[in-house]
Amino acid sequence: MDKVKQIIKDKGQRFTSQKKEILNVLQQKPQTVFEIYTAVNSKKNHMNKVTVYRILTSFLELGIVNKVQFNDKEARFELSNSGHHHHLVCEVCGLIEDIQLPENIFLKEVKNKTDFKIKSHSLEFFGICDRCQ
Amino acid sequence: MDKVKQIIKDKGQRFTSQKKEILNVLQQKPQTVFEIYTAVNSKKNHMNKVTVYRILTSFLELGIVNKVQFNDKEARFELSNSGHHHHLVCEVCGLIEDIQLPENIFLKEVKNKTDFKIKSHSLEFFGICDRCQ
DNA sequence: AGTATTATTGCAAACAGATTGCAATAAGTC
DNA sequence: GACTTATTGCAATCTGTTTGCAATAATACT
Ligand SMILES: [Mn+2]
Ligand SMILES: [Mn+2]
Ligand SMILES: [Zn+2]
Ligand SMILES: [Zn+2]
Repeated sequence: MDKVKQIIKDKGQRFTSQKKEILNVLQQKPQTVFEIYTAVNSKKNHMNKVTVYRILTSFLELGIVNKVQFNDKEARFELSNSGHHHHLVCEVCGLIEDIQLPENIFLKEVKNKTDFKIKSHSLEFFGICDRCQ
Repeated sequence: MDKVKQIIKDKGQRFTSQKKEILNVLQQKPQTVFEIYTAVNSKKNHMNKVTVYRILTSFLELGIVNKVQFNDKEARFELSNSGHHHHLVCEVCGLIEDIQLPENIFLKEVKNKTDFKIKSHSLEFFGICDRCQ
């Protein structure tokens, strides 16, 4: 949290109560704009949806959050402090689990097959979680 | 093409000139709704954008096309006759290349690490193509 | 070929998610 | 506490997608 605050202030931007609230909500799990908006407004204080969009866009530019896109569903935002990883998405209950993989197992394979210079990738799994089976 | 025609007629649906045109356009490469709309309208005959949406939705349900989502960009549609595969996307020129990988190299790894029953996955690579380097 | 049936199309309107302009507000500095 | 200016809230706008409905055209049947 203090680290995030520093990133914000280093850019001459302000650490507002709205930004604090959104950061708190994001601690839980990756969430859509709508979910974040709903969560911050469940409390007494009101926050405009436009503000949620603007803060998330700013966080994205500062590298504080990542945007994750699961197939055709709405994009989700998650704190980027946990580093690069992939996801398992339960198609029944919507649970999202992080997973870390030894990536060279397929990156090596890709290098063999193409001349593309790979910069990044996204790998997401869809299925049914333990509890929903 | 005749195979697609059969799929459509088997469902009691009609093989219209609009569907034919969209199928032709999709032969080239995976495209966004806007691109498809533009392509079919570049010729003399007009096709409404709503029609493009409706036909693509229908093709999706019939399994004639697949929807591919690259990060936060618009979804693209590609003919599904080539089977499951992944993509390399050039961040400079937008070129999309298909790539096939031996999937068990990472599916096995995932099974070891989680109780999720995996049904499907998406794996897309982003980088710079041969020509753009 | 002509007629009947009904899926499909085009057009206008509605909808949903995201963005923008601007005046009022409040975070940070002195 | 006063000053500067990034940020917020609100209304309006924009962009992508969906829906209702009457007109059209693909198919099946005489
Ligand atoms: Mn995650
Ligand atoms: Mn492809
Ligand atoms: Zn589940
Ligand atoms: Zn390229």
